[in-house]
Amino acid sequence: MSHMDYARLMAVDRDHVLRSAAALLTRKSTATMDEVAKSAGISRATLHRQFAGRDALVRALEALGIAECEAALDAARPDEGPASDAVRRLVRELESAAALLAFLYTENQLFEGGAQNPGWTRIDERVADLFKRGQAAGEFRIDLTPAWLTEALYGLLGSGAWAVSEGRVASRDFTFMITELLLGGALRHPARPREES
Amino acid sequence: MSHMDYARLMAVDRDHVLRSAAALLTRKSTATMDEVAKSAGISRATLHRQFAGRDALVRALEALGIAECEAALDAARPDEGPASDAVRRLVRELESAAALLAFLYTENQLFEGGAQNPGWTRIDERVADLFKRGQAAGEFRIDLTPAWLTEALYGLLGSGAWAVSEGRVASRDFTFMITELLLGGALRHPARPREES
DNA sequence: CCGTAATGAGACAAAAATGTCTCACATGGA
DNA sequence: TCCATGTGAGACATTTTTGTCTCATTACGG
Repeated sequence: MSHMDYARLMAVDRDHVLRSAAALLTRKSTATMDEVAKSAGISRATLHRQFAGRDALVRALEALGIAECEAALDAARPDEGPASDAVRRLVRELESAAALLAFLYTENQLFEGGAQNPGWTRIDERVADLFKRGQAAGEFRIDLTPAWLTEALYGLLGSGAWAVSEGRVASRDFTFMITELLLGGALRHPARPREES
Repeated sequence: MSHMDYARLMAVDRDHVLRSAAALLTRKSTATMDEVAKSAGISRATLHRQFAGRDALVRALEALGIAECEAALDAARPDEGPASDAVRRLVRELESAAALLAFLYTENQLFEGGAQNPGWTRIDERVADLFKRGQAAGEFRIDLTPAWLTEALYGLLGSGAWAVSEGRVASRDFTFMITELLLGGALRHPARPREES
């Protein structure tokens, strides 16, 4: 096995371990390293070889979450076309990372040591900028701040991921539910064609 | 000190401890009993006298959360007047319990032992019934299920509590932000008087 | 002033989790 | 086949957390 192949395989395993860990820790935040290892189908020794400890594991999860958010933002082209369409694209791109984000969102341990990872700041900015753009274009209402809309998006992503995992809503409705509630709200709006009977 | 007075004072202390614990555990889900005790300003011994262990503490938090939700639902009179007004009342009543709910919402450890507390089922039903009523009255759109609206409400409550605690939004805007986003969404709706310039 | 009762501080052992190590085994390339 | 490398299983000591205990102190009512 060459060095390159070795590095690639390690990366694949590492990603799988991280996703399993995220899925488990989202359900049980106090899970032990042994439980994390078992959930990923590996031994505690191997887990410990890849991540020095629980802290390193959480940091790696954070890095993965940041990377996925950045990738989703890039793929969603937040600066193109109507802001509402960009929001829809963004939610769709974030769907696969929603469970991971739900975990990281509640893992405030992350910036306990002073300041949070600057990656989140940047992501928050990019999302908030999208809402700002929508407000400037007259698409979005201006009495809800971009910061709040950003937080609300995170919260709804978490709720959506949770609702899907609990079987309360169908998986394929994920994007629809979140974007429709975030953009249109629960009220009927007769003036909008979408809600016309 | 009479028995009655004693019982009353214990209840007060107990409530304070529970709220401190909720505030801490929301920020750091892996906090130890010692940290919980310190955050409540009591010794570990006293904490252990009131709650046999970590599990008992979490159960007590759950019971408190259920009681607060039931009380909020009662106070909000979900069956009176327009459903949207009832939602506003409900969010306002739930504000003080939002941090606690945010913790319990992510503490899936609660129904790990088989089934979740029936109290939550009942609360979910009451909230969902409110949204159903709004749909039946033509107030709410019918393409978002009551179950999803209920989950979304929980998620937004959590995001709101978080945003306020982080200073991202003003505390007095809590109810407004949540109800406006939940009911009206981010889009401008020219037909609605509220958004007319 | 005197008891009652709860508390805080701390000692202590038991339990749980962690970090580190060895070793046998399997896998895949040379 | 032989070797290199990663892995799982498990032993082991260390650390952390927990549960239980005692005892001095404080607060409050009689």
